[in-house]
Amino acid sequence: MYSIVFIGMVRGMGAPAPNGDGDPRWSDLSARARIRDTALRHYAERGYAATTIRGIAAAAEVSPALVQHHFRTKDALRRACDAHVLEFIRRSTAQGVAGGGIADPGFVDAVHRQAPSLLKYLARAVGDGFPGADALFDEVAAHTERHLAAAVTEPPAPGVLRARAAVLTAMHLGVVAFGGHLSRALDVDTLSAEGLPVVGAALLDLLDPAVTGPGLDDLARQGLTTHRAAGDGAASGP
Amino acid sequence: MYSIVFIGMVRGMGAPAPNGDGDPRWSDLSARARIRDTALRHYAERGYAATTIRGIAAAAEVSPALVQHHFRTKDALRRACDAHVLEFIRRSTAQGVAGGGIADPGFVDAVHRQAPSLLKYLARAVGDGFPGADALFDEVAAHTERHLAAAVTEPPAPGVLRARAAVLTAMHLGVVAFGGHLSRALDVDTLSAEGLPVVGAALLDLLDPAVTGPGLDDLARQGLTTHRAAGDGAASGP
DNA sequence: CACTATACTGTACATACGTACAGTACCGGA
DNA sequence: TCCGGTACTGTACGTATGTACAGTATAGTG
Repeated sequence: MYSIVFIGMVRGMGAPAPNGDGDPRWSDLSARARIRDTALRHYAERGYAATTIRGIAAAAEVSPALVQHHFRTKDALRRACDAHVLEFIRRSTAQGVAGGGIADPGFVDAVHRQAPSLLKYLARAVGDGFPGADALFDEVAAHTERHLAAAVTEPPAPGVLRARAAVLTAMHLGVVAFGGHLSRALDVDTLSAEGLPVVGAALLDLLDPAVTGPGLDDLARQGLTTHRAAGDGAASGP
Repeated sequence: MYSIVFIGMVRGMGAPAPNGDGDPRWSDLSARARIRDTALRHYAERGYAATTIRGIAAAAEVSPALVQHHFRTKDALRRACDAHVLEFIRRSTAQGVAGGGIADPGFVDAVHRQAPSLLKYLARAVGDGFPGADALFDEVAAHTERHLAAAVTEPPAPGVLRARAAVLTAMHLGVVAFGGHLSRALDVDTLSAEGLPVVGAALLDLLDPAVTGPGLDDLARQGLTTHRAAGDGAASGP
């Protein structure tokens, strides 16, 4: 699941503006969608408590009362964001694993535009422990566990495998959650076209090849090289 | 630095109560220390914005005005927590690398008592980007980079090494930040005597042996086994 | 045209928060 | 004994926040 979004991000690189005011399509969005996206960004960047309805309204260029009109309360707005993220990830995964999804330009474009905020929101939500984060973390961990089971040659005890998957999930979320520091320390935007291969390569270097799986390892490295050369490609471990 | 704290935590296992009201020594602490420790815990668990002075005062069983008396403002209180954490980690590192520190029961006990909140606070602070978090992250990353440079046989380009160190740091912080989910998913307290070896072993399994370094790898695995058998030992990668 | 539902705004209110301030208890030194 | 400083508390105040509510405009429908 996570890898699909990541791959989608990499392959979608080169398209313009991320979510935000600079996007020409921004004003075309319905006010409701604009509020939701803005809330998503604010929650992801500042956390729930530090986010104010008035702040969201100002950033979305609507009145605070309109926020309340569309989403009754602040908490309901957060639940709407949760649902939006879950639905997005689920759809991305479905389309991605189906095979055709990644090739669809519209799909890739949508993923790459939203993914950074969504991933940050995901990490923040899981870290802050919002209701339902448990199930979400477990879902991602289960996905990772299936990947690990397929990649490793001699399967270890189930408990060991689950532990590895959970820890690997936490580590991946760490890369997302602390992506800001990564970007600053490496002096390159981690979520940009030139930054993602750097992080991807480091991930591949750090993780045991048996974890990423021989096939994926080669594929990813090749994709990274291609991407670095031509400005397009797929990357990242599980 | 990070590894030292981790090792200290493992070796300190078996001691009782974590930080909190149940500790008999709790009431013996000065009110100022009690306020600071409580604030540390609240900041770590809820984040800065969601933490209130009144909440801290209630948990520390003092009046809100006393909090203001000792630490002038909420922000100054946070800075005091920052300084406390930094000083603690710095001291832990110094004593840890010196060798004798870890053997000191009092030191180990203090690490164990404080480390869970301290590490969570660290991850939260870095994630929330408090002033100075940049330098802190870079410091930990630099420490990791030195470790990586020593562990790897054929040194890669400096940029690659720095990227690896930064990503590895983010991943380690992820394990800490999402430790709550790890504990729940693995059905064992990640910071307890039986949980730490599980996480440590998973880390060693996931990371490339060249990253952990051959010496440390063997040593850690041996320590984990010993710990699992006798209830004492050292663990964890860089 | 009349009517209704929906999108949207301005204002108002109760609450909770950080902070300031006056005042009390206690404790060590002159 | 007095007395100054420190620890500590109760109360009050300004502000920001979430939310409720009344009201306006606009589009769709009979």
